[in-house]
Amino acid sequence: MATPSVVPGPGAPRRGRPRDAKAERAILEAAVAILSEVGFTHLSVEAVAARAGVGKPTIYRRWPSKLELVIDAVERLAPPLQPASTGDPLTDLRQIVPQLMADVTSSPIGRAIVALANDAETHAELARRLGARYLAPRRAVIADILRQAVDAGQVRGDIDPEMTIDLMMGAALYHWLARAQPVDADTGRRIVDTVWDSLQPSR
Amino acid sequence: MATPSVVPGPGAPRRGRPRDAKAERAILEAAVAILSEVGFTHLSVEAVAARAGVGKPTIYRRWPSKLELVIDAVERLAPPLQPASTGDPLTDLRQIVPQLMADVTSSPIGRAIVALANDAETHAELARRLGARYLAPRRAVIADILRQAVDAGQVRGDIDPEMTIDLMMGAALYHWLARAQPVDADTGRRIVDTVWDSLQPSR
Amino acid sequence: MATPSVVPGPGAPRRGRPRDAKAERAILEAAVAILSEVGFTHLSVEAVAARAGVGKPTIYRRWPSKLELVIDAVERLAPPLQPASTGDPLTDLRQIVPQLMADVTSSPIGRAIVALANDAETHAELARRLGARYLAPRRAVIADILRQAVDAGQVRGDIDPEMTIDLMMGAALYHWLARAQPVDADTGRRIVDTVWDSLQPSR
Amino acid sequence: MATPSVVPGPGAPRRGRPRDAKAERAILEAAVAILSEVGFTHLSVEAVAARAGVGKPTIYRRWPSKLELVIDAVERLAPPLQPASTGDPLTDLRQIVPQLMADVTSSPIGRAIVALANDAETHAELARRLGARYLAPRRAVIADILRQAVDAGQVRGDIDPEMTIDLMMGAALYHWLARAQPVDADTGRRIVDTVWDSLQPSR
DNA sequence: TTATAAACGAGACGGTACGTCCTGTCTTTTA
DNA sequence: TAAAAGACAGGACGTACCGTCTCGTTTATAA
Repeated sequence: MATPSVVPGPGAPRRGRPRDAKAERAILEAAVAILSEVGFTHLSVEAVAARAGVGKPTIYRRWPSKLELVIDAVERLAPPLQPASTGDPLTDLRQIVPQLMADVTSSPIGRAIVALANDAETHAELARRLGARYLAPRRAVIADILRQAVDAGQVRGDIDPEMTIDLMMGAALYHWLARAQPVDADTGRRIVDTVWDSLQPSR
Repeated sequence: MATPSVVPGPGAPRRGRPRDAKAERAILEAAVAILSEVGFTHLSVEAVAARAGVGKPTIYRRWPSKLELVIDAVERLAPPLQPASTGDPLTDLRQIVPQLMADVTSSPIGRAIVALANDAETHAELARRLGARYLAPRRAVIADILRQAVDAGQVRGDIDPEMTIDLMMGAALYHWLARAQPVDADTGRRIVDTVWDSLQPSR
Repeated sequence: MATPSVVPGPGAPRRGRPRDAKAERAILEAAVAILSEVGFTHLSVEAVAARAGVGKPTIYRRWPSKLELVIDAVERLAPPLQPASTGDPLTDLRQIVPQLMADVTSSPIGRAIVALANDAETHAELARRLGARYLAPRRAVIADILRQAVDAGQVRGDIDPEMTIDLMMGAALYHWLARAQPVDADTGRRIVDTVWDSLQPSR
Repeated sequence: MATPSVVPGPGAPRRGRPRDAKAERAILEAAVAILSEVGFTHLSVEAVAARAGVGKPTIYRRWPSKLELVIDAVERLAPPLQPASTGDPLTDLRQIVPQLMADVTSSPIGRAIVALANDAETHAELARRLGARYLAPRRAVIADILRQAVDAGQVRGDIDPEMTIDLMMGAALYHWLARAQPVDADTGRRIVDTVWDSLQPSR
C-alpha cells in the first residue's frame, strides 16, 4: 500500500542511498492534512513539502503530479473497509453502501475523485490508477454481496453488478455534485432499496 | 439568458456607461471555444480575454472567477434541449436521457460540473448557480416525462422523480469519472431501462 | 491663477453647460491633499477624482496628465511669496532663499519638480510650464535682490543672476535628493553666504 | 560590484541552489539597455525580464523594486571614472566636473537619481544605497582634488568640500531639471570657475 | 575502506497565470 | 452641451506555484 507511483527500477542493483521511508510517510500525512483543510484545488505541492519538512524534488521523485500524490493520500484518508457481513445481502448493502457514499461525498476524497476529470489529457491514466488503488476494493465488496444475493436467488441471475454499483454510487455522487451536500442516511437507504428493487426477478 | 453573474444593482437608476453587450458575447464565445479546445483546467482567463479582444478587468467586472464564467459559457456550449415527445414515456426517456448523459460526460460540460466540487468554499454557491442555469431545465424535461408516466399508470404513483433522475444521470457521470470514457449508447439505454424497471408497480 | 491647462476655445461662443468652477477647486484641493499624503508617485488621477467627487473625464478635460494637474496644484501648496525687503540685499537673501529651499525640498513640491524629469518625452514641455507658473516668480524675487545688490555696488556688475540662482537652489535640491533630508537652516545660510562671496568684486 | 540589493544572508551556510550569476548579469544588461532606450518611467520590470530571458520572480528575488534594480544598473551605465590628474587642481576640476555633470544630466542616470525622490517612503533608503554605490566614488574624486588645492594653498583651508560639491553638481542638476536641457560645456566651466572663486582665500 | 551512486533539504530557475490597479478614452444619463 | 458616473482596452504590477535544476550533504552499497 501507499507505494509511490514512480517506482525505481526494480531489477536494478539499487545502489546509492535508498529512499527514506520516513519522508514518504511525512509527505502523505502532510498531504492528507492539507487536503482535509483546504481541499484539492488549494492544496499545493509546495505547501505539502513545507509541512512535511521535505524538499519539493523529494515529492516529485515519487509522484509525478499533485493529483497522483493525492490519490495515494486518499487511500490513507479513507476509512478502512469493514466488510461486516450479516449473511443477508440487503441488510449488508444497507449498511455498507451508505458508508461508501459518505466516504465519496465527504469533501476530500470526493474532491480528489472528481479532480481526475478536470484534465482531459491525464483523466484516463489517473482514473485507472485510482480505480486500482481505491475504487476496486470497494466495488469488490459490493460485488461480493450482489453475488451472494444472486446465489441466494434473491435477485435475478442476469444482473450487471458493475452497472448496479454505478447506479448506487453515481446517484450519491451526482446528488452531492449538484447540491453541494452529501446524501443523508435516509436518502442513501432509499437509493439502495430502489436499486435493489430493480434487481428483483418478478415484476 | 447569459446574464453575468455579477449583476449591477438592479434597482439603481443605472448611471454611467452601460456594460457593453458585445463584449459580453465575445467573452462567452471565446470561453466556449477555449473550453472546447483545452478543457477547464487549461482554460485561463487571460486567454479568454485575449481571444475576446477584451481587457481582463472587463471579465472580472462580470464574473468573479474563472469557474463562474465557465458556468455561464456552459449554457451556450450545451446543445439545445429538444423535448421531442413521442407520447410514450419510456420511448421518450430512451431518446432524451442518453442525450443528456452524453452532454454531461463529454468533456467540457462534464468537466465544468465536476470542477465545482474542487473548491469547498464555493461549491454550494456555484452548484446553486449551475443548478438554476443549466441543470434545472434539463431535469424538468425528465421530470415531465416521469409525470406523464405516472399519469398514464405506467409507473407507480409514489416514485421520487428527483432520485430517479439522480440514479440515471449519476450512473452515467460516475461511469465517466471512474473509467474516463462516456457511457455508450447501449449502456445508456440499459441504465434507463433498469431504472424504469425499478419504477414498476407490480413486482 | 490655477487656470486650467486645457483652456476651452476663448473665441468660441461658449455654448452648453459652462464648466463648474467648484469642480475645479475641488479637484485642485484634492490633488494637494493627496500629494501631501502619499507623494507624487502614489498619487493617482482616480484617487483625486474620487476625493473631489468628480468623474475622471472632468479632470482630463482640464489637464492632460497627472503631472500637469500636479503642477497646478503645487502652486496652491506653495506658501505665498513674502518679498519682505529689509533694504539690505544680503539680509534679504538670507531670509528669502532658505524659505524657497525649504519649499522645494519639502516633499510635495520637490517631488513634483523632480517628477518632471522622469519622462523624457514630456520633460521639456512640463518644465516650461512649471517654470512659467511656479519657478519664474520665485526666481524673479531673487533676481530683484541681486539687481539691488549690483546697483548698490555690493557685488560685481557682471554677475550672472540665473547661474547664481541655480547655484543656491541647486545645492539645496541636490543635497535633498542625495541625502533625503532638506538642508537645515544653518546649511541654507552657509550656502547663501558662500555664493554671495563668489559675487564679491575684489578677491 | 553589481551586488544585488537583496543579499542573501552572508553568514548563513548558503544552502540550496546558488543564485545564477549569469542571470544577474543578463538582467542588469537588459535594464541598462531599456533604461537608455525608454527612460526610467517607461521601463517595466516585465520588459527587463523578457529581454533578459528571465522570469519576473528571478528579478524580484534580488531587487525589491524597479528603482533598486535601476540603481544597480546605473552603475553599469555610468562611464568609468577617469581620475586623470594633471597636477593642477583647477584644471582637473574643469576637466572632471563637467563630465560628472553630463553624466548626471544625461537622461538615464539623471532620471534614476531624480526618481529616488518620488516615493517618500523609500527615498532615504534608496538615496543611501545610490550614495554608496554611485555617488560616493564620484564625490571622492572631486574631494581629492579639493584637498590637493587646499594643500597647495590655492584655496582656503576651511572650505567645506561637501557643500562645494553640492554647489557645482546641484547647479547642473537644477539647470537640467528646470530647463530640460543639460548644461553645455561653457556653462559647466563657468559653474566650476564661479565656485572656485568662492573658495579663494583673499577677497 | 574507499569510491560511487543516489537520496536528502534547500532553494533558485524560467514560466504561466493570477487578480488588482491605473491609465486615458468612450458612452450613457442627468441637468 | 457639460457634468457624474462608470465601462472600456490595455498594460504592468507583485505574488503564487508549477515542475526542473543545481547545490552541498548524508547514507548505503559495490569495488
